[in-house]
Amino acid sequence: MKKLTQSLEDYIEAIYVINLSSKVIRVKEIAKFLNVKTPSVVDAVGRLTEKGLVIHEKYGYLELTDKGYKLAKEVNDKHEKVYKFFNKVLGVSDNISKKDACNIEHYISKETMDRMIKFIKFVDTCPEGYPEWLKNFNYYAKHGRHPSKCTKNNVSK
Amino acid sequence: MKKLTQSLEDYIEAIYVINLSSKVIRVKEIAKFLNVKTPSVVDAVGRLTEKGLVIHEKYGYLELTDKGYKLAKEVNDKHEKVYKFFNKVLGVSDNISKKDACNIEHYISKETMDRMIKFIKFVDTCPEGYPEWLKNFNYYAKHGRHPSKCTKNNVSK
DNA sequence: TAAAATTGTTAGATTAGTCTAACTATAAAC
DNA sequence: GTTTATAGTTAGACTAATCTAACAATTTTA
Repeated sequence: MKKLTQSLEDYIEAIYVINLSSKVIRVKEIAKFLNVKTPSVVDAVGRLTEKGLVIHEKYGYLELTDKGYKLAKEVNDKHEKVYKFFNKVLGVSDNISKKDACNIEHYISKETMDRMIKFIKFVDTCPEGYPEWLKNFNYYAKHGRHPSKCTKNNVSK
Repeated sequence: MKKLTQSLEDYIEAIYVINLSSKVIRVKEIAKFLNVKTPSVVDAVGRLTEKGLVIHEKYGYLELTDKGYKLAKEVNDKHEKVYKFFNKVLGVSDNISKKDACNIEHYISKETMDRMIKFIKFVDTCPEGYPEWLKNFNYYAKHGRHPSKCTKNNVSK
């Protein structure tokens, strides 16, 4: 199966996300979610239907096929991981992390994704808790210089 | 001035990069660089010319205007930083770092870019040299677990 | 249950980006 | 200095993604 375009990935992810909080999916909700007009949604849904990713009863509800669900989940997982990496590791603000994750999720290769995920896990499972070096990075980002001593494991409190 | 599209950013960056190693820029070289056909280049160059970013003598050479040069350099700098972050910090392979940087450079916001740059600098200027924690991350990425002791600053050799 | 409101669809236009094929200008080689 | 090769351009087609405006189906409500 050919890769989806960025746009179609956005649509299928939107359907997935909407479906998390409501059992019923409508053209209008997708339009609202993605800030587009309904004809654009109808168009996109048509293309997703052709690919066997979505079932759409005319004038009725939409649902993801199994294949569509799987794909949508993959896209959304990527999104979540990139968001988390930007926000929790790099310390980017919530809004911008979301926005950037949303944009770049379509373009990150498996290998890079894999390293990001490992990085997040590396931080989350650090034996010393929130890692000293990450505290140091936040200090560095704020003050433009390393904290006075960082050759020893100096916990400040 | 309106932001360039991804595609136009690629074209203007290509011109900039080609220009680094050769004084003369031709339609054909751009086409080769970006893996597109010459009519696509002509088309794109036309749009860049309209925006006052490029000067193109018909059937002749191309050059960047001052404005074009400035913009192209910004795009390329972003590219370089993202590449370096993926490659040097995350440890992504050379090829994939390049490919991913090339794709996502168009979508990263200033804030995220800023944090990435700071992260690279944080690593590069670490008082202990190549940071212990980054060694630990590489170990973690390879073996799936943290090295046996990392609560002390244990230099292994 | 008929009118009104909401939601969904279709048709047609527009922009961007790409291509192939045909053509034209310039440069190189003889 | 013609011919030939190379490089650049134009025309026309195609795909994807969006929109507005007009229309159709469904649902709500009075």
